[in-house]
Amino acid sequence: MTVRRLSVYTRCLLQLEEDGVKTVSSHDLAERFNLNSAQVRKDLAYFGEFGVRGIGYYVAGLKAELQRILGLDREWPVALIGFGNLGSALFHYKGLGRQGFRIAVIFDDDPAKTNREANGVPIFATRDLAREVKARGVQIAIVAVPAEAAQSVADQLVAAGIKAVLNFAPTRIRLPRDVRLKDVDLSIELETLSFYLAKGSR
Amino acid sequence: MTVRRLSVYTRCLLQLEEDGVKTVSSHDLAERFNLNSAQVRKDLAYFGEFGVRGIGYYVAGLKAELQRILGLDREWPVALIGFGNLGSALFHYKGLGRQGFRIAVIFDDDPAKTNREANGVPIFATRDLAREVKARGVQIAIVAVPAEAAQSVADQLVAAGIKAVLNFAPTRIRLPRDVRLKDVDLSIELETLSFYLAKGSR
DNA sequence: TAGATTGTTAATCGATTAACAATC
DNA sequence: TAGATTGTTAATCGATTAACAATC
Repeated sequence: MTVRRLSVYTRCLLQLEEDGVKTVSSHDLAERFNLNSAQVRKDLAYFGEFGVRGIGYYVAGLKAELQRILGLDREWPVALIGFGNLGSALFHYKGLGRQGFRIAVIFDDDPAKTNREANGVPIFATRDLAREVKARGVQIAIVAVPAEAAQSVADQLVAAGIKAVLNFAPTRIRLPRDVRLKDVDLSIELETLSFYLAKGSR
Repeated sequence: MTVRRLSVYTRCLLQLEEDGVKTVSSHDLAERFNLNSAQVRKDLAYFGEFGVRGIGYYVAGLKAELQRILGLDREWPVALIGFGNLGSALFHYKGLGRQGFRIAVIFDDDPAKTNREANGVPIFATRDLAREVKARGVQIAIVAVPAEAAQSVADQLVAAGIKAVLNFAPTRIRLPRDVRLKDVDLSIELETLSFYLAKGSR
């Protein structure tokens, strides 16, 4: 929960830095996101004393601290599994690269797509997954395969030593407890919206 | 928060019904999702008395109730704005249709894509947005345009009477308070993952 | 010094869980 | 009736907010 907020703060600090703002108070930050200033201070203080009493937080310094905490002070090679519609969309999506996530290798089972490159990124058959993931020291994988294939892909990822999975397949996948899993489920997002619309007309 | 859980329960009930299970207890449901059975009962009781003491919940009946509460007892026409990589991926995504969401109209500004149909769904130029959205009584929109175009699209959607927006553009958009907004931000999802990986090695 | 703002403690609030009478 | 399970109240827990001494 706090981690999500750290991400949001970081993005805001990037913007402030661009705008040439040197310092920012917890009140300023809180206002931007409808949060309480005590909440902001507590979030930040949890990781260390980053502020200066009477002044606030130095934008550049705080940004660097938060990026370090979020692991954004380095580049993360990412494996993309599934290069269909969704996979290509994610691959071309600009948002990812900005914070240091770099798709380093792609896997797909369609022979027409494999053994070539997309913008310099090699595309392999899924059978090569373990070899290529290990060779590149990839720890994060994005799963964008059909639901039927998701669990099998997940098992192979675990066997290859992957430590975190962002899952777009519309199905539950089971992973060992020490592998982080994040599901992106479009239906759930839409259902929260339709709930409120339906409620309005009840 | 509860709404998300209702979605999850509903999906589980669909599965149970397929499997021929007639009744389910709060304990059964709780176990499946690492929740507390009191939590499940409270979530459900909030909307009415759906259970039977000594028995549990009738799967078919509870499913129908939850679908009604979530607004899934009807079809929702959805407008998709942006038919690039991401837009096409979403369009072909099987998950959406299953719960009654149907992409009824697509908008894009590339003349090569407009004034034709994709699987029977018409594609219009964005300038026709208000007209076509109103004609179809569409209340939900999925925004899959580049960040630069997102706010302008959002404004047009509001003007056309849209009541809920699922935003994939990697930027904040501002909407009137009575329009529901849900952001799907890939970077934030990845950052929560890299946070835990970085923490592990700290 | 006076004003501003932090970090942190104590108070509040809301959400989760335990417990149990009601009842199928 | 005995066993099971609900709906709900009371207890617990955790997260948010208010307040303020510390201090720039």
